Amino acid sequence: MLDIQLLRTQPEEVVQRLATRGGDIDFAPFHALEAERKTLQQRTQDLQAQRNSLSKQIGMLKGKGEDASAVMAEVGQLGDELKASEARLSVLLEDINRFTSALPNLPGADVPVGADENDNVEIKRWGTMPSFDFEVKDHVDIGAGLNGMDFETATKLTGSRFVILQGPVARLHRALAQFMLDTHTAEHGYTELYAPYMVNSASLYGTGQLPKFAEDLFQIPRGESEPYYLIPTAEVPVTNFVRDTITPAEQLPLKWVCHTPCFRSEAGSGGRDTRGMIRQHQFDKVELVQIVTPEAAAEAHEALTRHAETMLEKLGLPYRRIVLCTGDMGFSAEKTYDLEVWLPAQNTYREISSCSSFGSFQARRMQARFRNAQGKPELAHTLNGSGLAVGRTLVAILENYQQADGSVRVPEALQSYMGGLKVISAQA
RNA sequence: GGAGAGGUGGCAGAGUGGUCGAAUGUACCUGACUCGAAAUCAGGCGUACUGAAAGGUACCGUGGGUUCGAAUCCCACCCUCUCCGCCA
Repeated sequence: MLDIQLLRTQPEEVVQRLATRGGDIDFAPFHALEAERKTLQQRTQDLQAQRNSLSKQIGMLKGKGEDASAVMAEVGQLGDELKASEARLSVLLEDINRFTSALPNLPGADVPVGADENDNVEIKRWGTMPSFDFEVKDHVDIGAGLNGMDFETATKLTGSRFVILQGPVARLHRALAQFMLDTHTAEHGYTELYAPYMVNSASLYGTGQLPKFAEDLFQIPRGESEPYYLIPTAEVPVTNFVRDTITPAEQLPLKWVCHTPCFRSEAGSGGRDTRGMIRQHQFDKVELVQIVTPEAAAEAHEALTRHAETMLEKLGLPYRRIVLCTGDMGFSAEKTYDLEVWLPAQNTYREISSCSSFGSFQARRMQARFRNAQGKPELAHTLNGSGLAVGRTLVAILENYQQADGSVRVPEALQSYMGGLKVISAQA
């Protein structure tokens, strides 16, 4: 959520900066609501003040055993107008809140302006693309050849966009998550977290998935009670750790790493990436989250992105880093780096990590604060990034480390997690 | 799932219709005392909105209701704790 003060005092600037994200936002209704709110709020509070002071008088008179009927008659006359003002005001405030909570974050000043992914800017490339003297297979064929990847059975069990991994391939998947968790805790200073895979709507509101993106979520009905939702990313439970809390400044930065499955309905992506593990309803991800002071946020974003990149480097997977342009960024983000891993079978780079800084956008929704040097509560800044998406990393390893006979070499960093196994072959 | 108790300021804990945004204790901050500290004493010490300021308004789990007036009464919901049952 944007600072409503900013909307009131510098509406033109807000409109201009939001326009760079594409899609016009009509601010006329907001200004109309605000104008009415201002006078009505004043009037309402004025009436409330009158009522309070007259009621106090009644209390004093009655306390002394005197007759209060004259004052009671007077306060009774306020009743109707007060009730009407209060009711109208609460409708107004709700409308204003609905409007503001649907506004995306302001893009950072250093974010390239652009319309869509074609305007994203490549920042760096790392690694050497593997060259093959045989026909390159994609991860679906490699996985099938290894008897390690089965989409048909998963579809029978549940439906499309699910997978079963088996044998050494399943183990490789597990090894990746372990390796990532170990590296981030031991070398990058993160604290490991185990967190709920279902959350309530308040948590989803806090990180910005609700109210706008409900159709991307799987919902768990609970009869009369509010539904729960399967998490679309560990960002939700982990960031909401600090919802409605004031963290002592000396405890910042908070750095958490959390491995969870993620569940996305992929509504609206019908027909895209239907083959293979690239786009599933369920996938594992190791997520990095930081809660920091505003001064530390920019540097933390660079560091967090490096933490994610380090995983790709340790695994020997070629990648590039791009900065998303204003039109391609997510709703809550102020600035986003995507890491894209090289996939030989597709002859292209594919997103494997997204590292974003959110400014105070999420913190304002969550009321996540810290006590600043003046001892006053101040909104924290939040950041997160994948470090990495486990399923896609598995895909990248299968494709980049494939050999002519259909076997796949195990990257050195993972061998100790695989019981010393150096090559996954069909017979294994 | 059954029965009971309870949700108040950083923490503890009073407050069952009226000068209550809220006693008291504790923690914290400032000052005095001290060479310094402890102890003691005095003062301060929630959040948000609004206002130049004085001040005003809202907030006692959440949402409704009753009333001139609600932390206090009524209804619904959420959560916590205790006991019983069940269970990985």
